[in-house]
Amino acid sequence: MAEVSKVSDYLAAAKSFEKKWSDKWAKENPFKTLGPKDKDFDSTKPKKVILDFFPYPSGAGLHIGHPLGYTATDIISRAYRMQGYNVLHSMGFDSFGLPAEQYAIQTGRQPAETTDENIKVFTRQLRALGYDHDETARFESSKPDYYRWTQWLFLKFFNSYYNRFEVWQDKLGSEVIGRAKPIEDLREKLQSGKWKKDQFGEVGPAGNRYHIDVKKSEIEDLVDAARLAVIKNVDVNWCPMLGTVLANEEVTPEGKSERGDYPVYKKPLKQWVLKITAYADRLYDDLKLLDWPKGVMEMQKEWIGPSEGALVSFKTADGAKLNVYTTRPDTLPGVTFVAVAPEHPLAVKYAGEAVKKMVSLARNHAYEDKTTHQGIFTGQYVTHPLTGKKIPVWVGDYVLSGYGEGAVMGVPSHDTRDFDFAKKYDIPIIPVLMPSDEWLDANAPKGKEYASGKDLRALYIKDCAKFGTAFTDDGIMLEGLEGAEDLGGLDNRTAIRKICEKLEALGAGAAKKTYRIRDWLFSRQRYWGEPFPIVYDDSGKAYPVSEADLPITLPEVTDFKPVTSDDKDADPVTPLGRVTDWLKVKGTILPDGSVKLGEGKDAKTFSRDTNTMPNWAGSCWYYMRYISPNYAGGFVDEAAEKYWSGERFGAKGSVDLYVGGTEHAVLHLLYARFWHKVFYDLGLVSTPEPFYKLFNQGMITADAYSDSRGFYVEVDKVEEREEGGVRTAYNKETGEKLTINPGKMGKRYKNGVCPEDVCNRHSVDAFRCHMMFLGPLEATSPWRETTIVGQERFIASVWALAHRKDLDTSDAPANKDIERLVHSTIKEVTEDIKNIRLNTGISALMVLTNALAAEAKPKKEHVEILLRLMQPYTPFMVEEIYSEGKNFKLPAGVKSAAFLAWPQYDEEKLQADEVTLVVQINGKKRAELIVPATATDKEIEAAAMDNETVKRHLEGKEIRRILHIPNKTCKVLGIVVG
RNA sequence: GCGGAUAUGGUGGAACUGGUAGACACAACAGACUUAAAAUCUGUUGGGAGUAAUCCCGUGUCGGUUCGAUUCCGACUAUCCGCACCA
Repeated sequence: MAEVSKVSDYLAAAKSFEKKWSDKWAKENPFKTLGPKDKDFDSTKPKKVILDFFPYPSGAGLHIGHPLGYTATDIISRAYRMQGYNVLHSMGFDSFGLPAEQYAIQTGRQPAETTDENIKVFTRQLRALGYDHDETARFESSKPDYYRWTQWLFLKFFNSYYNRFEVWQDKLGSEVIGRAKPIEDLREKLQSGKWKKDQFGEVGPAGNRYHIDVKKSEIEDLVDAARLAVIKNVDVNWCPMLGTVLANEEVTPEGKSERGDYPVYKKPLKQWVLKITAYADRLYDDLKLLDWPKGVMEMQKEWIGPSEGALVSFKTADGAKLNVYTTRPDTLPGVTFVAVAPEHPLAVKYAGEAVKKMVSLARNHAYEDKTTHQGIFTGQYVTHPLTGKKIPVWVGDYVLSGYGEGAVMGVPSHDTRDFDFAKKYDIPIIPVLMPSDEWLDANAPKGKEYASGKDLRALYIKDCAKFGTAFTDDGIMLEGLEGAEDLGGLDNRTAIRKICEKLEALGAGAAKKTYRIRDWLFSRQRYWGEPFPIVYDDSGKAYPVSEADLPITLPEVTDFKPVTSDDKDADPVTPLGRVTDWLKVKGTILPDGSVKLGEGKDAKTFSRDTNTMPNWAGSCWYYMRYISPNYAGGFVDEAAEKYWSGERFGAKGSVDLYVGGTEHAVLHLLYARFWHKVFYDLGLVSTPEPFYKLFNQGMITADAYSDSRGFYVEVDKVEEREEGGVRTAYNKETGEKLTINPGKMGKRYKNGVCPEDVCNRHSVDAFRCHMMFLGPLEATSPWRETTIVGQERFIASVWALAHRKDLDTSDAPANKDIERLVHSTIKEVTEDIKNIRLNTGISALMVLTNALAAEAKPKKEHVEILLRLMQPYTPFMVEEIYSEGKNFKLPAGVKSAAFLAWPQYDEEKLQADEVTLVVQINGKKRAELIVPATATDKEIEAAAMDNETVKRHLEGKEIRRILHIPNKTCKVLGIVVG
């Protein structure tokens, strides 16, 4: 054997050429994304936009989860490029936000400084892994060149409102109800009287419901309130330990901050809010346009949480209205109390002190036991809209203030919570619906009276409380219900409709759709974020800064720390509020209502907004910036956006493939969809959705090792051995036997894996293949470095194969079996790229490699096909082989192996002369023989019947049926006997 | 409680629309080369019976549909993830 060790030869070579190529690629940027304005751009080619989640550059550098997804997208984009697509695959950095700021605080340095440093490390690591990113698109969301456009886009929200009455045709030809429009459009509608108010103060097209004239003096207030970005007094999630408020999405179910796990308190504050609720229906419905994992779709649907129901008004003693929201208006005749949330004005007014403790409990998510409800009677009564009866008003801690109207109608007979509450406080229980017989049987109390054969229905009507719980399913309306005498015998779904009609006629309610999603709290009291492009005059009125003044740069300060405390009653203080020389600014109001900053003859003094935007802001539109990363004329170059969004193909989403973990299922993915839809409505982007296909990569788990005291031991201090077939771990230093704990990777488990180190030990190409070979990309797979030797051997075999001096370059016809394998491999690898099954793609390449290596004289053209198929997986090795110019050379005009043409397979060559025939008798495989591929059904049957084993199994049996079963790889004959 | 996902050899995993279960790889074992080891190459490797041909069992559990089920249906178990008083 000429080579002493294929693997060590290859590794020695890889060490130098991998560095050489990554340096060269970084310098020459061969993967620059071009657009319609560039002269070398071929806009007739189809496009693929492949996107990775926007990484936050942490101080720890890349962790193992990053290269899992990034390598997959890199392989896919390299393959599509070879297949003749224009490919956009870039990576910038999400560098603003809480984590970056926390890191700076912990290291006692400036966030701008630490962020720069971290990005240098990330960039180095990304380059080392050979990714085909555009070097000019490594923008950072914390740089003014970028956030200038984040601020510009924010102003679009500020200068728009949602016209929920507009019906329009979108680019897909679908009818859409509701659209964001310039705020000027609303002002005009109100000034001209085309829009009026309704009794609730809501505005809409003049007609029956909207008939109240809008006074001139009201117009500006209505306009301001209608903006998609608005300053509102809202109940916020205040986290004093972080010194900031948080979005609902950033608070865990336990009432802690997602980041840091600090307590979060409810507090009313004036804050920026983006009206995501206006888009609730479209965000929900348009999920059906997308190719997303089912789980993420379900999570978004649950988060949006639409529910169909009705608003019902009860009259209070002083003639005011107490509104409740219900999904079951059919049960209205069974209302025996009304419960309001502890924060409800009525509760505060009539239950005073007693309610305070309850309020603080409710606000702070501090229920110990969710099953025992506390209630306080307010002493007040309201009038039932159907029966006119007096209904007591209670304060109930189980009523949520933020949902619906913060008040519910109590129907103990048909709601379990109301039932428990009524039992506890001795409130009457009136049945409305007749349950099914099964339910009655199952829930009937024990005792003679309720024995089988008794009339349970009559007993239920007599005293439904005896049945121990509420009947919450659909049922039939009882006869003779007070206020609903005409509905007896109807199914309750019909009754819902009739009752809604009745309520509307009485002016005591109407059908209404409610959502669980709340408006998006958009300000943070932190330093490291985008400043708002907003200034205030002396009266506190907000003005947008003129576009020419953007960006509003974040002032450089020495003391950027938030004011944190463990006092939940502390008020938020913004770090920017301390920057006294920045706070006040001169400016002039322009005709369009914006403020041009700077001295001038009519200049007045304004004060700046001292909040910053949340870290989600930058990631809401970064995928657009990749299209034209350095474009100064707008957030995206319009012509380039049209091409890359796939508008001409009727694309539903701009990004063709988006790969990342599930951690952003509702946060980023919902926010970005919302922004995109607003921009779509305003004509700024060409597709209704940002991300057409979403793919969730799995998690990589790892074993952690703990000693007898329960302390974790660093992985590199551990040695694993095989003892009697059992994996056993020892501490290399002390020799102590350790416990193996499978689970998540993390600092605290001391089992993190640094991708860079693995690459240094095994080569980047082997690391890339190893990541992909762990299992299907979507699955959770355990990390094990030892098995990477399989990839090293595989790549080294290809390397050796490509360097053989005896490759067959003649025109002699190839061995048919090898030729067939070559073509089936092309097919398999191509399909695996399309279906994101990169693990089986590697298997196929291994099979071909093994077969070629076993040939006495492999054909050069076959090795070349193998190399081209491997380029996406092992770009370094393939680039090196082609650049050596020995066996393989790049064609003229092709600068890199990444731009070689993808091999095509020939359907004819996939056919074999002889195929396996599998004979099944009653579905069981009984024989396997070889028959000519051209054999007719008759010949196949004859061959099968001639087989000894088959004969034996058929002996004395009657053949009932013969089946020729289609199969891709062999022929299957099914014989059914009786 | 509700929703989603997963379950296949010693291990990671293949098997596309119901048709050869275990591709590919790791580990293990045996052999070749070597003074020896490593590396490399060759072979074996789901369990069981049999000299063999061959046969039986086998894809979390129980049942169903079918000539035939890892795949479809029903019930259940375990694990992971998300949501959880939303009226």
